[in-house]
Amino acid sequence: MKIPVPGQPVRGSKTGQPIMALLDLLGRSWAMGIIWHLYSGPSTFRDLQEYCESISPNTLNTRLKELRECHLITRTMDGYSLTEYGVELFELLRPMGSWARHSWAKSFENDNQT
Amino acid sequence: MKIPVPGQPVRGSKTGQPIMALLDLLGRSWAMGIIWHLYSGPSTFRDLQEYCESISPNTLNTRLKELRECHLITRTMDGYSLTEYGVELFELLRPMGSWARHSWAKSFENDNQT
DNA sequence: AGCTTTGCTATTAAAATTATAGCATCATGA
DNA sequence: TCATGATGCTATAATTTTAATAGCAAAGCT
Repeated sequence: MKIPVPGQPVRGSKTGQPIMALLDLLGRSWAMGIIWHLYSGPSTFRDLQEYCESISPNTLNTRLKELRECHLITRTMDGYSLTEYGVELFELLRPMGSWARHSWAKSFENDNQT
Repeated sequence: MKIPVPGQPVRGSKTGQPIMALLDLLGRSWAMGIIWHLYSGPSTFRDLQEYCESISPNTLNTRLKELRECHLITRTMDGYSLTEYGVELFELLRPMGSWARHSWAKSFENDNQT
């Protein structure tokens, strides 16, 4: 799968608008989950595999490569880890956690209606 | 594809933590793109098809169903439109636009090094 | 030297996505 | 009233992603 880079054609934008490149990148399976997880600290490949219960090593490796080429994660002696950019992005993602829990999840409470 | 609902097992969480359900939902092709686009106003099915250059009607329809069941979009007389929740979510997504443009995209400028 | 952990590759199967054609419904206008 | 066009899809088949599983090479104990 082609790695989405700002300035190059990506899913959703022929001119590669940065936001579209980002949405393309993050809209791949496990991409956001990996970032979410790494915020709590560096992880080895096997740790990530375990965390992402159903990911295959191929997909994990592909995703890690993409995120590395896009400067969001890097390899350290402790394993994979967020870069400065990765942390910035996580901080934009973080509010989604409380919103999901406190606002969005509530909207499902009455779903068993007629 | 199973629709991710908070409280039910989803990709990344057997107990269905809301954030994991949300990341599962948004990590599907075009999901965030659709939300991003609809913020600028309601769109017909065909409009969305055109906007998402390479989406197939099957996928678009699947995605629309998912987003509807998850209360993020709804159908109005003007076409598909964000719900209150959809708007809230967009507002969490929005900062990613300027971050992608002003911060992240810059990180690619020196990529043609050795 | 053996055993374990780690990061991955290889292979195959299943699932998601695309590409394309086209249908049924509705509104408009001649 | 009949054609015309727009709309919201469905059907089908091809292609691409992802998952599932096995296992190997390198490195680090003991």
